[in-house]
Amino acid sequence: MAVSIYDIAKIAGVSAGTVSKILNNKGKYSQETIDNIKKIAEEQGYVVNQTAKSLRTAKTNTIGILVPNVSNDFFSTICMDVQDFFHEHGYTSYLCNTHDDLNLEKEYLHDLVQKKVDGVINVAGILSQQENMLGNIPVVSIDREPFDEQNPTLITNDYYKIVYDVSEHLIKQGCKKIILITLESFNVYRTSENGILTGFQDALKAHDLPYFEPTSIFRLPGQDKSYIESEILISELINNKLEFDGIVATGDRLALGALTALKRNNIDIPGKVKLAGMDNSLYSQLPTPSITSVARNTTQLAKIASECLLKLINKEALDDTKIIVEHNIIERDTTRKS
Amino acid sequence: MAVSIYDIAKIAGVSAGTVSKILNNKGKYSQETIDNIKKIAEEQGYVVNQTAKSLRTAKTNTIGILVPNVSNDFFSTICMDVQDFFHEHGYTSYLCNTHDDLNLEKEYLHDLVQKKVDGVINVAGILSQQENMLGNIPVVSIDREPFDEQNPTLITNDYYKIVYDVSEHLIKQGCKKIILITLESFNVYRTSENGILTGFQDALKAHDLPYFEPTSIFRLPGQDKSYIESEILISELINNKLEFDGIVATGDRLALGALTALKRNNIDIPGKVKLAGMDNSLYSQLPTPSITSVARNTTQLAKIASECLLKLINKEALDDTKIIVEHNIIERDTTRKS
DNA sequence: TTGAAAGCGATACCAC
DNA sequence: GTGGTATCGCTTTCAA
Repeated sequence: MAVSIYDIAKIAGVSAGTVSKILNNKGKYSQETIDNIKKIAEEQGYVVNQTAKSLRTAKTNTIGILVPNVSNDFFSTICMDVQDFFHEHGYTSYLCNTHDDLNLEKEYLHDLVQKKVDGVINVAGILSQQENMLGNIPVVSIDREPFDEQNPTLITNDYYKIVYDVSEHLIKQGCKKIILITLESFNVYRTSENGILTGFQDALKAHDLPYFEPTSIFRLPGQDKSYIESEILISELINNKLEFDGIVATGDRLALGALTALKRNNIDIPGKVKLAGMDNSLYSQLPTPSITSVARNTTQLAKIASECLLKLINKEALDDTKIIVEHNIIERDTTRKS
Repeated sequence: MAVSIYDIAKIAGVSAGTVSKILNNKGKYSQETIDNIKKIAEEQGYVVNQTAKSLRTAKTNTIGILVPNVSNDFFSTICMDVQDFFHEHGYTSYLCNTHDDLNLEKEYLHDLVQKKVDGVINVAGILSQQENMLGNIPVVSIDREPFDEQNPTLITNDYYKIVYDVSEHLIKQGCKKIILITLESFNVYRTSENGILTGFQDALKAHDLPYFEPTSIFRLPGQDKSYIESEILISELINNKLEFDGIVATGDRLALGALTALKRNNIDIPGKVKLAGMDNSLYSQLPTPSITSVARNTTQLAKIASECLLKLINKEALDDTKIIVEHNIIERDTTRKS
């Protein structure tokens, strides 16, 4: 058995309460006893038992992080940053991979409630309003629908503006017939489809370019690997002789699939067709030609979300319930002016 | 305040002990009371308080996962798999990013001890034998030096064989003068440098190829981004007219840097120089030409390590203290026969 | 089949 | 400055 404050108290000939307060730097004690207690604690290799402390104080100094899966670049960076932030503030972080599965998500939430986490960072929620499983545990969402009315805090990017900006970028590089590729699931998880579509349309409109419903926008099911679906789509478009000179993809994998199809058909990039993705991941950085993409500033997303959650944990009020993080277009080979 | 077993007991007119045992499916009770208790618990939205339970039972149902940083592909997949495995067995996982920093690592270990985790998966340890901070908490290491004598369990790949196999692969594809690029840190964290060097040398020897000390092996400091160091190195070798027709890199990033240098110097790949990396990450999959690499089977590493740790937690004995997971060479463009 | 009570390790209030 | 004691929510032994 590990040594407890009682053991220390016994050795020092004082009470447990004294030990507790001294080790927590509370109360007024003679320097002598303070030194003595600390020395004994050190010698005995004492470490607090957090389960006991938490039971008593109703504070665990833990948070939960919900992501679909950490193996994905975007989520893993956020996990790391959030975890780093909270470690600096004395918290340990539980990692939960929900795999976009509602049942799993519920199990994890249940776990976290049992474990009495002080707060939750949600980068995965599909549960949303259905049930309030978390009681009054504060939640901050990143890039996803907020959980419920009690926890509306959301840190995200402006999808409307991202798509608008990317589309406009292509237009400025000379594109006249642009198509948009996106995922159906985008809608489910982020309720941002609306912004995406209007962002695209508005950009075309602003530059007097035609928009053909339905042949300008393609929603992929996203059931298989998205880049494969995308590659197939673009291949078919080419076979069907659909004319286009620009592709906006709402994800780097989608963009990569498109790139593969274009290359396979020996279509000159960026000469004949220009292409842009989103997320600024390795999928856009590594291919040849490299793919223009949008950096969503995950560091900021994670930092701001963490700060917000910490405030909520400390019962501080937040100024805003929704915070938008800026994005940057990272220009690469696929949209160089031709 | 959340509802406790006492609240339920009061409502049902029974004792707390009864409620406890029924909710844990222990003891013998009349079906009537069982149903009643469960119904009330359900109605009241009861959830166990794990801090209390853990305090009493000295079991937290949590584990800690130590990695240098989850934002790295290799580690994030392992994290996910380990976490998934333990979730299925009723455990929640703490994520700790040590950033290869000894002090951070100590802080995390200290945290985990305080939080009374039942076990630890170590994919990060540089602490090794120095101090036994974890007491008798079981540890299983993946691809890293085991923590200490008490916890020797290690799941890893056979680096000697990996390098031997890759080198031999290049030889079979026609290479006659092969160089090896590796990182100095490889040695520190994995104590496998020896295996790497002899694997390389033995492969050359087995095929009667010359080995030139020191011009066949290059150790990079790995202080900057490793692919940049590697790119610089290869560029210099080319400038210095060092002749070679094959490169074995002990990491995909190193290989990518080499690839970049070769391409920049318009050297035909795989015609004039062949190249292979390690880890089978996006860094080898996405570039053009794609880079031959070695899949280290992270799924197996994670699975076996998790199973071992679970056994140790349950006080079961392990058959082996060191388990080697098979690797596979993934042949890609950079080593096609020319 | 059920209840009473002790105890896990810490905190905190109140008394001296 | 320091000690005594109740308490956090749960499990577990023993008795009834």
